[in-house]
Amino acid sequence: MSSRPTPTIRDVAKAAGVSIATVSRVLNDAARVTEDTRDRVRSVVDKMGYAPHGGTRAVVVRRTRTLGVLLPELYGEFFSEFIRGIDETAKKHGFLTLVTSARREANEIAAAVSNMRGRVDGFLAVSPSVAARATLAEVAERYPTVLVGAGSDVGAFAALSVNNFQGAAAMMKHLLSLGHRKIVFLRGPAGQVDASERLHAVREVANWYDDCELTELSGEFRMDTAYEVVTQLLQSGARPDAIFAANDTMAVGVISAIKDADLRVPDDIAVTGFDDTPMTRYLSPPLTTVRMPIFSLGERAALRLIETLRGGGTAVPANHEILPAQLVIRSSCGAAHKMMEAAG
Amino acid sequence: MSSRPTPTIRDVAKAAGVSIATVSRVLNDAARVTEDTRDRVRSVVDKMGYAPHGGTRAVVVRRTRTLGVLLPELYGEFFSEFIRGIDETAKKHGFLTLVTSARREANEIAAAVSNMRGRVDGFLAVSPSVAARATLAEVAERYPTVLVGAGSDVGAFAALSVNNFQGAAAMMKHLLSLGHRKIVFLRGPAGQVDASERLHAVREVANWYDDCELTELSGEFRMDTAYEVVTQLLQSGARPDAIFAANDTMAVGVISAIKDADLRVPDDIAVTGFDDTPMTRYLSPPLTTVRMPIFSLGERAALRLIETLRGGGTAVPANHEILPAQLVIRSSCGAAHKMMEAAG
DNA sequence: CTGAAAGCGCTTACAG
DNA sequence: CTGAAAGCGCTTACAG
Repeated sequence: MSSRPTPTIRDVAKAAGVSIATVSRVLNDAARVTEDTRDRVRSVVDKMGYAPHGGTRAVVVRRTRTLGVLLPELYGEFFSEFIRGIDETAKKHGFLTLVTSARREANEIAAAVSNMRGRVDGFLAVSPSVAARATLAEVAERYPTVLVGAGSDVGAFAALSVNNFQGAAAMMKHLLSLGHRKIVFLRGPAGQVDASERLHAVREVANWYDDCELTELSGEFRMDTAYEVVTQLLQSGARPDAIFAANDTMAVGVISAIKDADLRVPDDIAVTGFDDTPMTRYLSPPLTTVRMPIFSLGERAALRLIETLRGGGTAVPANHEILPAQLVIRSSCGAAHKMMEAAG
Repeated sequence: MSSRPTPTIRDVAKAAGVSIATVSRVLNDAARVTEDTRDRVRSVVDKMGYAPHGGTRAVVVRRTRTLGVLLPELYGEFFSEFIRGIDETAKKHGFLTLVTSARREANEIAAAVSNMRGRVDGFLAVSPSVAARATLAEVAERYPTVLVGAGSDVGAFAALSVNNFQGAAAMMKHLLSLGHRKIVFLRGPAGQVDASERLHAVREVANWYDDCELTELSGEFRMDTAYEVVTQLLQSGARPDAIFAANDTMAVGVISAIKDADLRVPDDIAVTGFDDTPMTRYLSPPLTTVRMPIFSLGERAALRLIETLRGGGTAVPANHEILPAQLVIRSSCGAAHKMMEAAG
């Protein structure tokens, strides 16, 4: 369709009868320009639908005004919420967002980063696993970077994460305060940062109680795996007081498995999750879970990066910011039945 | 941190004792280079961690090898699935993905597009509303673009969408074949393309049956709105045979509302949804719905754009590709009870 | 096979 | 206030 090529700054200058320097100036509000010439240039720009070439601009001014986002995977509501937080913040400050989902392997992350060089001013890097941390640390050494969800021992880097430990601990305390003692913890994938932090918290709290009987099962953060694992557990005759799923997705599978075994939630077995995805309050029964401030996570990460970029900084100040997770008590834990108060 | 600035092609050339032209050649496999010099250059590149500046490259070769994605909003699993389809395809072909969520307004879309000029080779534009169609059409006139979900009458543009009409019609026929006659259709937002196509299909099929009693209610595609609307409906004493929610999110709210009114699904009221989001099969009862091939939507859109880009084309061949939606029968519609066969 | 040079589309001192 | 010119970091004919 587009027969005529996109106009360049030279075309605009010619049509407006000025130099390209002047065009550049009115476009960037760079220096004093007569109202007269400015108007003339502006009208030509509008007429031709001229927009400066982003690539060129980046070469000259050495800034791209775009944020590179390195993602491990793109599944579920978690990531769309996270990207939304980033993108809305970026847009507000005149930045664009360049997203790429690198896989877990170090070389793929490196490839993505090198691909993005000259196209982004800095990175928002979500850690897919403890294993990838070293690669991400290298990125952070070379470019302004905020490490997201990289775990507790990120060293001297700018980092941001949600307090998985505190959230999972609060949930365990809550279950114990309700009188549950035989607790099954359905954990996430080994090596995954969030999953392992939640696991550690659960173990620690369980240890405080002599009579707490903790069983750990792996559900891989997947609905179907969770369903199968719990179905098997129940078929084996086990009857725990409560099943704490390390994420909401698994909790859905758990509830389904319990019902299919003709048992009731929470009367026979209490169930809780983690994440507070939008659907959880509409499950039956509504799910007791831990709220992850995912939008804020994206928002804060973007904001910190943008602030150091604005200041011309070469690295984001090393500081590990930890956003609090919040216990959300609904009825799947049995709290409504036993009428206990929330143990934050 | 990064005290020394990122190396440029000049640094590499100097260190390897060759000209920058040669460095460029080995990096791009552009022309015959002695194995000897190639090796020397390669090792310097590795040592310095050199990566060519993407912006500059784009200026010279007039290609960026990146796809621009224009999104209306970023909510829920729908978009992460869609972006995943795009990004995996893009990566496979050596492209990057530049994502931006423009709002609904025409000027915001225009701003995003002009921002992306020189940074992307073409666009994947998701239509947020019938209103935005004109703006998107302008984009498609100037740049290689695939319009996604833009409705049926997109004119002479490259377009891709899911067959909402056929999907919604199949669901209506299915409900009617099960003997349901008093049907409530909980529709989506006015002006939203998917929503209006589903609505039209429902109306048309309902018209074919003299005894079909169709009631339309608006649920705005939201869980909470759906819950409220249905709660009010039931409180008013209405007892429809079935409630067809125009998306799964609303179906969750509907089921919740019915249960809270002490009624059973599907025994008292059948419920169906649309989209087949991952959680639907784990609802109780498992949801009968229509499967949207979202990942494929992203994949196909990316592929078509990449193909024309590869060929050096200036516009994606005008062709409206429509992916089929598929009826997924589970038990929330009452099919399991009445033992009827699926009406595709 | 390899280098010197022109040029991509911009911005920004430097003059005037 | 405005223009001519240098330069950003690369690629690609053009010679040799």
